[in-house]
Amino acid sequence: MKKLMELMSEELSQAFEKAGYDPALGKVTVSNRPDLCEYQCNGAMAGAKAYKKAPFMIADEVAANLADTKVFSMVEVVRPGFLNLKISNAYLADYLKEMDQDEKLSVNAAAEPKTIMIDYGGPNVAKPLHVGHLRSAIIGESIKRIGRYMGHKVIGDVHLGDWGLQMGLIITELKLRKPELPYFDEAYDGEYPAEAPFTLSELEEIYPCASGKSKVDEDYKNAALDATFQLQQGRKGYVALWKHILNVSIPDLKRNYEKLNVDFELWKAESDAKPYVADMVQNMKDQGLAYEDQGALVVDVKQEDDTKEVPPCMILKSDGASLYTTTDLATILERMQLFDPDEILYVVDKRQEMHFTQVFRCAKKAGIAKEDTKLSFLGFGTMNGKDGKPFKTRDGGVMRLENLIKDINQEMYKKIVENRSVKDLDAEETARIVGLSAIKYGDLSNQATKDYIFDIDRFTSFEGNTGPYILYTIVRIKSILNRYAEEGGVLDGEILPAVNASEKALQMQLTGFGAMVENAYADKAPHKVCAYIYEVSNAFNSFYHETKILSEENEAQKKSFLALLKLTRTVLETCIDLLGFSAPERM
RNA sequence: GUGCGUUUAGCUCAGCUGGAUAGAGCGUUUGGCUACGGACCAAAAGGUCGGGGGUUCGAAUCCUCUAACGCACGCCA
Repeated sequence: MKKLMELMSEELSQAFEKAGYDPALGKVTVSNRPDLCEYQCNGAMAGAKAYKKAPFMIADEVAANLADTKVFSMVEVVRPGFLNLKISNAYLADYLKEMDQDEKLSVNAAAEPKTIMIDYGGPNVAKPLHVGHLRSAIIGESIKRIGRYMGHKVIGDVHLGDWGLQMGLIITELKLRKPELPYFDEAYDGEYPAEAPFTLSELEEIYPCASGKSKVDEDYKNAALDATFQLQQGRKGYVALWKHILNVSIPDLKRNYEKLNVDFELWKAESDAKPYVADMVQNMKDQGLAYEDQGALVVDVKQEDDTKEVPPCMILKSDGASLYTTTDLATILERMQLFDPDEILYVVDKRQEMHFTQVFRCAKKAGIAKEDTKLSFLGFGTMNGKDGKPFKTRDGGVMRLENLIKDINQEMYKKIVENRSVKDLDAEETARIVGLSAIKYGDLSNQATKDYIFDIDRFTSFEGNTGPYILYTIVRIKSILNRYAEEGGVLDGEILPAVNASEKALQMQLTGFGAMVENAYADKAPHKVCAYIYEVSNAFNSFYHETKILSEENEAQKKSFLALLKLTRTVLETCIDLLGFSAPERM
């Protein structure tokens, strides 16, 4: 279905063409002077030079060709050459009726659905999720949903970090603490215990301990590097330990992601790429791409047009162990073989951009990814505290995601109970729903690529541009619609031409949904969805305030208002679903 | 050092890809509750768009120089 803006532009383009000008000049945009008009076209000014004519003369000719238009109720030429437009109320109402019938609310699903893989997890096993994992999960999930709404096949992969040095560190520390365990005895050839030799909380303590030691103790670090290598070589006891680590960690990770309303189709891990590594490396050698440099195996990836030094992509460390780039490359290979995606998108901290530049170039060069497979990188900024520095707990430690969510929910619970006269047994559940909207909206309303300040007080506020405000608006609409239903009303009316300015403003806002979604997808920019629903919410609340809905005496008019409410609710709920949260029934 | 990014109201952020008087929210000030949910609405004040130069009818937006801050630059992930 065509967008309203396209329809208006077509109308203008015809008028331009009829007057002998380039139809491309007929592009219509939302007015930036709402006091003067609703929409505008600046094509007359853009074309003035090419046609060597005063802009207002061109505009006059175009306006004359629009004398009997059904689309606009006003076409006005204003110096120096603006074409100021107002849309016809009847035309607008008709458009909304059509949009209401459209399954995708005017969004054009992709003609050729693409298979897109999104890598947006990346947590390490053995380490609890912390705030650093929040953005990736939230942004990735939203982009996945937007992509699906656009009709694409989108596959999310958590892609666990389970194959690097962190594994070696844990094994080393464990060996130090419990050397008697059979996992460390190379001569042992019996069955290993089914039970892990550690609990989740022990595991969570072991890693930071080991990581700390390795930074000050050279021998310890070397032991960990060796353990990493041996694990990768398939040493039985270590593999058994590694499995224990996964089994203890993964259920906890799943639980935490579930709390965020984030879910992955694939729970793949770095280690899954292992079977592909040897052949891949051999292949790169055979192609003459990989060569030894300072003991390590590298592939040159610099290009002539580089403005900076791009170091070679390291495939194997000098001790022969694989590293981040190795598994990333092998993972691309695995993904190509299993899913043959059109695009692989990484939603990762922007500080890793160089790494992915290298990996992508290497993957293309070595033919791991096809020429037309899009490898893309969406780097997001850091989540900072109110002081502008990376977000920490009060005592300066890393904030666990679990605790952050708990804090938000508590804050939310407090506010809900405060603002409520009647007791509500669902208050805790409601606090969870609203709390999640606070976190996600707070994050997503900022441009992904920028750093942003995480401010609990601001995000949990019901006022201003926040998740709770959006939910409040939705709940308010639901409440009115429910009351109408309780009174025996049936929602079978159709949207009539607007009767007042605030209603028309709301209607115009709603028509922007399709273009917004397509734009948000193209730019991978969930913040555009946020900006949009905030505007819709404002427009609705303003309309609501000025218009008596249920007490409207004209039955057809009342039903029209209710139909508009219903469409508003649908649009808002669709949008928050794209953002990855939902609205409660009451709050 | 090289490269990338950021800089817009007191604070937090938009700015639809070059258009009219640069927009929101918070905070401040003011007005509106016998309303379908006032957790709302309406209004005011608040800006040399980091700075200089350039491109053109027209620049927060494009080019150039410059400053401050952040980040990345081979065996971590």
